[in-house]
Amino acid sequence: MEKREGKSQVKRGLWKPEEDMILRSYVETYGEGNWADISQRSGLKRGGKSCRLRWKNYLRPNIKRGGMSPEEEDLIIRMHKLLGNRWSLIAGRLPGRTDNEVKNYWNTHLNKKCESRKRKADELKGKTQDIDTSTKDKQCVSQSLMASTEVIDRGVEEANTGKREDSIVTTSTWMEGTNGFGYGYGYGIASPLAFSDYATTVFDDLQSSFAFADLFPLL
DNA sequence: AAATAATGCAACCGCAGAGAC
DNA sequence: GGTCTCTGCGGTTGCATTATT
Repeated sequence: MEKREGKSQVKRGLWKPEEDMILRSYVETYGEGNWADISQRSGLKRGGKSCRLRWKNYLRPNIKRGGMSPEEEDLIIRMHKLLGNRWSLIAGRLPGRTDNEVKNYWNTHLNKKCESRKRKADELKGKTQDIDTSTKDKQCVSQSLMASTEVIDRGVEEANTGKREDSIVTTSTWMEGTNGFGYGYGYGIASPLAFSDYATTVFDDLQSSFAFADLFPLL
């Protein structure tokens, strides 16, 4: 199989425009698939895998190039929280984006961003651990907690009443999932964190809590 | 202007799952 | 049930470009 693609004969490295043209016309003639036969049929000196990747990531119609919009960025962050490194699943929710692109974008931009956010949150947590939380914070957290409860309750109700027929998630697994992902509000509902712990995470994640509920049918 | 370091992204690699035989 | 082949996925590498010294 792959091993058949002898390293000596197979061309590697960046694709040239003329190679793209050949690949494009091959797919137009024979359709997607049968990548293993491509070097015989098209004359391209590329391996099947390489052709498949080139087509999928760059030549396929409706590929969106250029920077990510803030909406896309936000969705990637939220989906990554939810799914982890399941790049193809995440990319599936971003029309025109490929798993490779999403993965690269995460590794080069968002990973750093999220790490620095987490660092800030940890610093804040250190500061708030031993001091009494201000009245204002208490109010904010209280509001956030209520909002989160509402979101969860709504999701649970919709699942139970069959309003979300496409969801395969039950009340209990959803709660379990919430805990599993370690969301502040998830813990807040199921087994409340210490007040200061909750306060450090709730604002970053509150926005996501609504999105999480929106993503409910995907699970 | 040249050298070096950092960054971003295209492409490759190894592995696993699915289907055909 | 075992083997072979194809396909897709996630992790990693290599290189071109850009920034910094």
